[in-house]
Amino acid sequence: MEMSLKRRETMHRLCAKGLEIFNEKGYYNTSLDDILTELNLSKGAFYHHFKSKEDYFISIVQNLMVQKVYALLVEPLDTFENPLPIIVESLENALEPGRQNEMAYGFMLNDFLTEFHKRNEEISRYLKDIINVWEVNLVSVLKKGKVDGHIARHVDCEGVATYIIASFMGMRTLMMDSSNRQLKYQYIQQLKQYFKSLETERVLA
Amino acid sequence: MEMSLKRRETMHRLCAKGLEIFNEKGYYNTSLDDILTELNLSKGAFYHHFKSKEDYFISIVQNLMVQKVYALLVEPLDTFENPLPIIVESLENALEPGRQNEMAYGFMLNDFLTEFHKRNEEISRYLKDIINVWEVNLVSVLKKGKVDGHIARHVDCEGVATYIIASFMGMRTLMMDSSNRQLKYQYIQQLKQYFKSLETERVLA
DNA sequence: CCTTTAACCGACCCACCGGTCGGTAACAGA
DNA sequence: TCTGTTACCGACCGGTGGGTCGGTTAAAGG
Repeated sequence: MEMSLKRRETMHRLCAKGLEIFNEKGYYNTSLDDILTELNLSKGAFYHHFKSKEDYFISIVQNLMVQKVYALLVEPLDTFENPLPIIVESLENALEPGRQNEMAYGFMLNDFLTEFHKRNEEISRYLKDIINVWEVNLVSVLKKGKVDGHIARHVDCEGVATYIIASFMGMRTLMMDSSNRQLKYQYIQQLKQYFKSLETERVLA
Repeated sequence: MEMSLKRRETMHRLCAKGLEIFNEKGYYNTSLDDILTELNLSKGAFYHHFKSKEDYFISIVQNLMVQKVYALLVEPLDTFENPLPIIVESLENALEPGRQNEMAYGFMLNDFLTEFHKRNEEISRYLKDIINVWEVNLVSVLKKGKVDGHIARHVDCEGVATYIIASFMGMRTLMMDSSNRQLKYQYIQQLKQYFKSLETERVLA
């Protein structure tokens, strides 16, 4: 039962454009026709491929968002160096607009999580799963950093991961409008400041 | 042109219940009838007091949200002590559920800001104003702390304020469901850790 | 070719919701 | 007691948007 090429292509076009517009205007504020018009497709075409708007969005989450978050925030962590600068770099990079896509994939998570919170339990779960994957990987790389002597022994890795994620998510709310250059700089600076307090103390000569 | 007592009372009942339900289910996901049914009021009554749903929400923001945020996050800062523990305490307190009201007023801001972002410019502005007041007060108390010798001279107060607000906001996204006890604890611990790195270095004996 | 099935079209349905409007009840002041 | 005003009622309107369905086109397979 191979999916035909045509089918795959149309579904992918729908998902890609859907992510773009949902990200711009929000899920509930975007009608299917908003998306279909831009693709010159009809309601009929849509419901031939997806069984509902919800099903459609879940496809987007699983096919596009997961990969993007993974590529931007999880894979960069896979290194043997000191994890703290690596984490800073990955966050800095994730905040950079228009890198190859012009969407801030880390931010979307915050927006969508808030939007679906208490409105759609199922979609919320899928989104939370993504955060969980990120968190687990952060914790693991932090623990490795502890073993390798980059991070002080007293540090609570789970707590640090939570704090990193929270501050990153929260930046979205603040960066919503304009002047994001300054905000991003402030954020990265303070993050580094915070990370300094997690480092193993320099041994006195 | 005094507003009659009856009028004030009904308007206040509407605002209070509105805040409660909007906070629970979101603005766009709550119909006026959802609120009116609970108060045994009619559409007619509503439009006798407010000119639109938007106008109504703005009333809620200005009459209720502003005060609450002020009381929870701004007023506690007004002290002559070391500001850092004061800030921690205010955030800890703001995260405490069911203190006298069972709504986390700090959190609402994050939710509503996200919800109105790109959907209603005017309401977004009112909400951002609240954040701004908070930020300005944070910066001011941090600067005072610097003068008083509690905070190291190299610290960028604006950056710190941004970082505090971001992490606080972001906690909402993570605390959405269950297990908030643990998360709150982790957050406060890491915040303290971060603050330690802002303190004036202990003078060597 | 002819048949079958996948891809797609778009008119239509209906529930929901913000907002309107012509009323009624109650109360205050004269 | 009469009158005007304030508070409130609830049927109704109209736009919106998810989802349906009876089609048509086009490609694939025999």
